[in-house]
Amino acid sequence: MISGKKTMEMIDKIDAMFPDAECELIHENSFELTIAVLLSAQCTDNLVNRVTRELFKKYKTPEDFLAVGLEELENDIRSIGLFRNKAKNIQKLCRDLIDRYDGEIPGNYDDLVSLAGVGRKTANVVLSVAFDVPRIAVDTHVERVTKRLGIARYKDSVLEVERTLMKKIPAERWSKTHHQLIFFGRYHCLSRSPKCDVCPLLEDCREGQKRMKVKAGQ
DNA sequence: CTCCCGATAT
DNA sequence: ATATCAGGAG
Repeated sequence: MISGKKTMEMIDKIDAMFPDAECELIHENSFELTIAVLLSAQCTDNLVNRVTRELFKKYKTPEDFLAVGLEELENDIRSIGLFRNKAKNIQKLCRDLIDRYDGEIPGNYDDLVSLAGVGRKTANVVLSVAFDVPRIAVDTHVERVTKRLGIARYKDSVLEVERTLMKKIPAERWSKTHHQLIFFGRYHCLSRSPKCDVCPLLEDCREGQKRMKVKAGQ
């Protein structure tokens, strides 16, 4: 695994590539953000935004989501995939918000993960984006790029990846870096076909070096 | 660990 | 055709 200094050199290059990286899930408040992140599991941000644009016109409060039948909500989010679990979780979550949290999204980790459909990654995104609490949410992109770059080990769990990143990156940069790693993974270090040939980090990247050798030897 | 799942890119 | 997409619950 790579040193903290080397890690920050790579982080700085990614910072230069995506200086304006930010949350791309369209939302107007912490409630909409939480619903959007819940919906984003195994689905692209683009598709989530396409659905929530209509969804948030129809459903503005937890009460609105509980005012319709489960089947109607399922149909309203069907195109996102995993729609049965997500619809069920949204209604449970809204019920809990009303019963236990006065209808408001709580701003601390333990309360967030107690909500249906909200796990560690979703809670970290909500804390970071909606409440300005320093967190690093490790999603599929963050996990992939940090492992490729050698910042984390391939055998590491997402929790271990998160701890490693928090250890190597100063807390005041967690939020920004988190989004920059996602942009890097989403637009440059793609899962199927990473753009190693035009990557500013190629010389630093273990996976990139490996891939270039394979490419040269065929 | 498995299951949930439609849309999209390759 | 199939891998992948801002994961979480059982």
